[in-house]
Amino acid sequence: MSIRDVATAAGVSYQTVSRVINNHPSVKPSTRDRVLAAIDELGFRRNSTALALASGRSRAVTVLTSNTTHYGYASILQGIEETARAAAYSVGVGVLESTDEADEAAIAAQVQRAADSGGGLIVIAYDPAGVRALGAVPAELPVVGVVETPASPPGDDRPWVWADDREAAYEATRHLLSLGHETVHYVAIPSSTRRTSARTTGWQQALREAGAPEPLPLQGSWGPAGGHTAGLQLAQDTDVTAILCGNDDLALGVIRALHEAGRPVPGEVSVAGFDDAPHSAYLTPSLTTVRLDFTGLGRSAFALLHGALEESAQIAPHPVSVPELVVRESSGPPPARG
Amino acid sequence: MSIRDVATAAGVSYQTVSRVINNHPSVKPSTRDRVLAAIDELGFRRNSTALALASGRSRAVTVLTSNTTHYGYASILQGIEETARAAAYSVGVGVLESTDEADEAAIAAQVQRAADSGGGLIVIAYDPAGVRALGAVPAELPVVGVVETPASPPGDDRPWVWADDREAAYEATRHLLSLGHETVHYVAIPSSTRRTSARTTGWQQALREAGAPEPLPLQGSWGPAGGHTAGLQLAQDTDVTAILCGNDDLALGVIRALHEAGRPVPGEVSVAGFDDAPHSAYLTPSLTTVRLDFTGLGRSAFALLHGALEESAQIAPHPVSVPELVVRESSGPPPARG
DNA sequence: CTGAAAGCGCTTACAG
DNA sequence: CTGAAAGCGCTTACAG
Repeated sequence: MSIRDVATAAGVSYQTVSRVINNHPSVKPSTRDRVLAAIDELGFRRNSTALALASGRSRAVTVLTSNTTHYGYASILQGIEETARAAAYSVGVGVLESTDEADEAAIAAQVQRAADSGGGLIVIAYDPAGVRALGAVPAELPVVGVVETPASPPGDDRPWVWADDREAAYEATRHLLSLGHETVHYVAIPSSTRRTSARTTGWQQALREAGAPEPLPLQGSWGPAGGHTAGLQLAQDTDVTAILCGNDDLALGVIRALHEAGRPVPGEVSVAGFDDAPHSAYLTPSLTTVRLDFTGLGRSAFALLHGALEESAQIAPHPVSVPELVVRESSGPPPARG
Repeated sequence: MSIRDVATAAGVSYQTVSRVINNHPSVKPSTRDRVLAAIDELGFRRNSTALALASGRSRAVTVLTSNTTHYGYASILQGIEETARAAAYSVGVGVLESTDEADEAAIAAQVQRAADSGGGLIVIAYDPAGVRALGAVPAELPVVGVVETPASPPGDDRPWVWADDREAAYEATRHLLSLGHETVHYVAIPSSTRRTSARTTGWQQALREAGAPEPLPLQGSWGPAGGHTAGLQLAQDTDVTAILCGNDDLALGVIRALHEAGRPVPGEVSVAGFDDAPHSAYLTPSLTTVRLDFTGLGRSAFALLHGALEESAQIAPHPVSVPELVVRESSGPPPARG
């Protein structure tokens, strides 16, 4: 079942069939109708592999990401898939195993694989593996990075997309300070341990402006286990009354640790997270957190890539989705001084 | 940069280059070395699109799934990607929007898209949208379904993969009964509302064997919101002392609802979930649940598909991963009778 | 062991 | 408006 079969059935040459399926203007309406009828009758579907080979354009996007079981990552992927589908693009995924020491070779191999499969690339670069992958992309390959707020405004040649998580961390920290806490501690997601990390920067800025003590950030992992470890440590220090966490899972682990240490939330310690995962509103206590529009980020990332890949597609401006602080039960005033 | 450039550089015909990159035996070692050297020097990488078109095999798998932000779905995808990568397959994803009334046309379109992209197909069919997609796959397309435990053992021609969730539901229910509860209520995930649903069946079987009353299952959604609604309803009935939920998110919503209704868990009501999501161990109370090996399921699904796609790959037997009951704080004996 | 031909299903100029 | 040619980068028989 090829273009030639359709041509035979319609009594035209196969080039004419090609014109019809490509909406080429110069085809006599009656001819077009005959061809369309034949396509319909035979159930013809154009072979996308041949299309890609002949045209050099593949209408494909590969998403490179770490562990997709994290809510934010999965939501971004969902947003990309949704927009990509609407644009008739196929979406592939490559997982960057986030081993403790991210394997350079494995990351390079994943980037290569993505390049081989043609089309464009979107890299979710919230973590070290993603950041390295983004750095390993060859110059000629169209790529969009989903990143933390950059330290300095990137040039227009930097196809990046981000939520303003520096501002978000700033707001969340100010919220906790406004409740009367002397300072706010921070349990970081992996990439945030660098001084340039957006969330860390926003948190520090809020502390500095308030003249509050600036404790060192604690290193967390991505999951609740890391939060639990950090939480047990922070629970030892009775001066700690407010903790901001790099994501909701971390916050969950911290709250659990505080519970085990006999320090009630928010009675003795306030905790806030990042992401607003679906379950965060249903925890007890429900979690104060910052809602990030991950799906929107995914959509923006694809739109930007689409613009780079096809002239006809409009090039979106640097899209910045606005995070929103959601105050729930896990944050409150500090305990009365003893 | 093509096979011809390599041929020129190595001083051979391009067919010989083809033989070398395909590990064809009949190539003189010295020739092979020259070709390999040229490949290395030029940084040649074989064009996978041309390979697919010429050979008719695409080394690609498309995963059709509903909302990938759910832990189980994302884990299955992760397992597939891992094994697929090892086999040098690319993995594509298509999301089945799980609107209230799953749109037949949209589902059919996604199946078509997957078919067009060549290679094989894996459908995650835990929910109505997935089940329909699996049913809409044309006979000639190689497909593997990740499904709930089938009602009756399928023939070997049914390329299905599942965890034994009927048995798992049975065990979880028995656990709750063994603690002294008179009966166990069930909050179902969407697909489980059919009489044939594996989890529902396992739950009912345990009740029947124990001679316990068999309440009607409650309809939940996939997320905590559905659990919350169901939980508020169940909280009204003080006879309810044990609730099994179709997944951990549902359980989380139920626990929250019970909390709001002033019915402590596990003091007055015991709750158990399904999945063992990463955060479930860190909830307060930590969640009794059934751990399902989703990643393993994904791996098995790909192995089965790989076997169907390539004769050389070994065909795995029907792989059944064994779920494991994890008892934590959310389940305990019923309150003493008044 | 290696080369020359035909073809996978399309598109892109080139003719008319 | 429509057809005939060449080619995308490979593989698969067919020759020798």
